[in-house]
Amino acid sequence: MARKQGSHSDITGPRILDTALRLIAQHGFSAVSMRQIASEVGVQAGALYNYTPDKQSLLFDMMREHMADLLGALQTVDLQGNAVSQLETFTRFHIRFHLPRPDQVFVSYMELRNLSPRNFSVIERMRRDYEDALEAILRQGEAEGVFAVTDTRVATRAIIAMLTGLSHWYRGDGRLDIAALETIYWDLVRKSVAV
Amino acid sequence: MARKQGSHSDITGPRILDTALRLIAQHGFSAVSMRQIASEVGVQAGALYNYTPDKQSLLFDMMREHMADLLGALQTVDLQGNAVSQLETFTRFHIRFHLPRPDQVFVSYMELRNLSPRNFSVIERMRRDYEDALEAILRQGEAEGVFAVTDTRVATRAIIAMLTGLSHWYRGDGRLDIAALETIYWDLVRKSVAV
DNA sequence: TTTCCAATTGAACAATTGTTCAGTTAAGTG
DNA sequence: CACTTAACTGAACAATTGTTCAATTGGAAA
Repeated sequence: MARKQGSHSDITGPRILDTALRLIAQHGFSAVSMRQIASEVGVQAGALYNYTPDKQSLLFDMMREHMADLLGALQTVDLQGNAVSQLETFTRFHIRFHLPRPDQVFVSYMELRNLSPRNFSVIERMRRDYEDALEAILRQGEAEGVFAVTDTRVATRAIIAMLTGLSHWYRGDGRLDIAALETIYWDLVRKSVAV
Repeated sequence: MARKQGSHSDITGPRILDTALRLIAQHGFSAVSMRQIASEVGVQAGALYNYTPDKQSLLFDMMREHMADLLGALQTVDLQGNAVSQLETFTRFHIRFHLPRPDQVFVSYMELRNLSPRNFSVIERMRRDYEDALEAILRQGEAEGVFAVTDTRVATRAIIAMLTGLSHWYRGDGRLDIAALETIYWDLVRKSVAV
């Protein structure tokens, strides 16, 4: 047997990335084998290499895609107006973007050390770009006199850590829905940097 | 060759745990082999099994030890007085305890999914105990009327995520020392839950 | 229907994995 | 000193790892 009925790269390609993402989020990059991924996709391990040059690229591709999606989505939100409303927009955007993507968030956080140095620096740069967007808001708020933080860079990371932490324990069937969580976190963020 | 000069379980035992901790923090549990650990300790792989029944126990032991240290240290701090000063004590304690232990923090966060279900529930319970200590402070502050949080449980996790996030990027040679960071974070935490 | 290429198999590769254990040597005890 | 036990070696085990590739088959275009 060789080519299977109904097989098509437009189907198999995305399925490989999806399956790899789910398995790596669940067990970790090194704990997941190419054969395990192939098995869940329904092909032999060798078939994966029509879609990725190696396992490392598989990890890198999903992390880069996630970060590109994040930065792209951030571009589309309207960050106008005063610093307070910008910070609210950013906070709600972060939660709304991350909560439906628990696996991507998990992998992008936990598997950084499994990236090759070259790939790591690419992802790190994208993360840095995202942080800079928030930092710009905080700086503007300080200029406006509506925010008071001792150290803008530290506050930036603190807020992002707080917001991303939500993704690590949120489950869709919990007692609080996304809208409620947005409000709770916005309340915490808003006050944390207030004058 | 068999037993080596100067060999002693009081030395080799801790060295195995230390080495395993460092390597696992660096590369991840599944990416580190027993032979790699043994090699850095300076023994053969078989010798590790005089100190641990298997690789899983190695991971579990270091995580349990870390959490036990954390809960033990928390017991020793004086959490008296009003809620605000208790929260400050907790915040500074958390930073002061975690910053000098980056590897333990990293492993205890990243490797939860590599614990067996039985071991996971043990660690999870200890984490829960730690969270409960902070939650109690927040509840007391609400009773005193000095804190205002929409949801105490969520605020607890948000604060811990924010504080632990610091451990993920802090490097001893940075521009800010521990005392400065304590102050910055205490400022953020204090305001985030303020009325 | 014939032709061509895209998609996949299945076997093979050398290297590495966690773990066990009989054998060997050093440390400690009397 | 003799003796016991603690500590470790080194080889072995079967299983699994990422990756390659000639062979094979289905889908699509002519």
